[in-house]
Order: sequence, then structure tokens, then C-alpha cells
Amino acid sequence: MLNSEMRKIMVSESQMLEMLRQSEIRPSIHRLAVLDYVANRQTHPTAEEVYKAILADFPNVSKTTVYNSLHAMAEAHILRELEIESGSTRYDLALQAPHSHFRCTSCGRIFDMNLPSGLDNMVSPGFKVEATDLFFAGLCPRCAKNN
Amino acid sequence: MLNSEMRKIMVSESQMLEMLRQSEIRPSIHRLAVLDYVANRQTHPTAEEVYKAILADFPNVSKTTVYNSLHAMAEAHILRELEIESGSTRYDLALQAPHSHFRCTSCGRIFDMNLPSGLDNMVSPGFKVEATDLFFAGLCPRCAKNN
DNA sequence: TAACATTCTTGTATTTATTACAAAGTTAGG
DNA sequence: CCTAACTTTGTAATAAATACAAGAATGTTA
Repeated sequence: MLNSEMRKIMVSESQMLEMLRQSEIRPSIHRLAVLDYVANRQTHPTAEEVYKAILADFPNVSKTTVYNSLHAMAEAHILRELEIESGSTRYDLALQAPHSHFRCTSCGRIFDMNLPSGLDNMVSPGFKVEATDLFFAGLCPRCAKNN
Repeated sequence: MLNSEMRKIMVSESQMLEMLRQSEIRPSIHRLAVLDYVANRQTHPTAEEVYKAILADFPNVSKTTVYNSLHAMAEAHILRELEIESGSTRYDLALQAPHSHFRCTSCGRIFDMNLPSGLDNMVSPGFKVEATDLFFAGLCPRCAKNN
């Protein structure tokens, strides 16, 4: 099981079930574990991180299943894919207030930031915006001190 | 040679030489070719695209040289690395007015767009912004019609 | 409940982007 | 023209992501 009661939860199991049901994604135990890991975490994990974390609870889950699950949920707009750094895709829960992301170039952590409204007005007429990403890179307060 | 006179040029060879000299990057023929390709082009090519294009003029250039050149120029802030899509890094000339990018999810092309000022105010106090990227994804006018 | 069709998961094998590194080639300055 | 520093090459290695076929699980229908 997901041991929901053992840590601070932002999205409950019933909420996750509802999300998956609405998107007609069968709530298999692995998918729930993937969603739980991405949703109830401050970080924005990579597929690899999700895989390693889930492996602790489900020793025989395959990497392909993790990729499949992440893709399915991204397509269903339950998750958002963040191409915020070279080499790997990070995942973020989509169902929360729109926000931008700050990546610390020193420690690698990613922080949620505000997002101004009206950004879509920046695109030229005729273009249809489906997604907007605002990324910052720099030093987080902790790393800014230690250098 | 670079055949500068054969196509519309936005950055001249002497300008490129000056950029490299200022950054203390030796202007080898390959590096000039890399910079020329990225600078004088509407697209925002990947390392692979740069390599293939240059191969036509320099049949024995190696892929590693292209990567080395791109990295050196990115580090010198002559080029900017765009992590706008999964799987590969795209390159953009840094020395022009700040702008955002729009990626067409249908044809894959990337377009320059406006960038509002003051975005850095979105980050929380204590964070030091070194780079800002605003990405849009959606349909370009041509692809919006044909669907 | 039994049988079937669909969906999920696995595991392996590939592909693709990128990096590492040592050897060979090139360039600039004395 | 010699030497030191820099550049390029080519090959090999990593790492992220994908393809695919076989097996397992699930839901549905009779």
C-alpha cells in the first residue's frame, strides 16, 4: 500500500483515484505509486528518480512501466513534463495553481515560483498557445550564501 | 570559406571573429563554421543539425568538435542553450534582444517571440536569477490551419 | 463462474544524445 | 624552426528514452 498516513500528504489516494478515473487511466498499483510519488513531494523528480523510489516498495516494477505511467498521465494533463535541464525530463503535478520554476545551478534543486498572468499575449497573432513554461536558473538562497 | 556573400547574413564574419576573440576562443575554421551556422539561421538548431550541415563543407569534422565548440561558445555567452524539448539541446545566438520561444508541437519549428520585462520579480527574495527562459508550445499559424 | 478480450507490465534490445579520453594534428610566439 | 599550448579526431562509454513481443492481470459477457 501507499502508506499515505505516514507522511505529509498533499493529494490523497482518493483524489488520485479520481484523477485517473476521469482520464480513463486504469488505477493500477504501479500507476498509483508513480502518481503518489510525483504528487506528494516538493521536488520535481525525473523518471529515474521515480523508478528508484518506487523500487523500494515494488521490487519488481520495471522502468518501462514508470515511463509508460508518466507518459500516460502527462498526456492526460495530470502531470506536466518539465524540460528544465539538459538530459532528463522532470515531472510536476499539473493540477495546482500555475507557477514557474527556478532551478538552482549549484544544488540542482527546483523551486516553485510565481507566474505572471498575460504571458500568452507575448506570442504573435495566429499562434495558438497550448502550454507556457517560465524557467529561471540561478542560485537558491542557501547556495548563494555558500559561495 | 564561409561563402558569406551567398546568403542573407545577420552576423558577419568579422563580427564573429570579434565575438570569439573577446572570449579568448581561438577562431578555428570549424568554430567559425559552427557559429556561422547557428547565428545566420532562423531556426535554433540542435548539435546534430549543426554537425550535419557543417559536414557538407568540412567532410571530416567530428561530432565531438561540434559539441566542444557549442559548449565553449555557450559558456562564453555567445550562444544560449535552449532546453525547449525533450531529448536534445538547441542553440540560439545570445547576442540579440532578449526574446522568448514558441515551439510548434506539430511541425517542430521554433519561433522567436517577445519577452516581457520584469519577469525576474516573480522569484522569491533571496534567489539570484542568472537566466530566464520563457517557452511556449502550441500550433504555429500554418499548422493551426491544416488540422 | 468460465472464457475471452483488453489492458498492463515486464524484460530485453535499440536508439539517440552526450560525454570521456587519448592520440594526432595545428597554431602562435620566442 | 621549436616548443608549448591548444584543437581536433575517432573511438568507446554513459545515460535517457523507446520499441516490442511475451506474459500477467483485469474486466466483461455469457
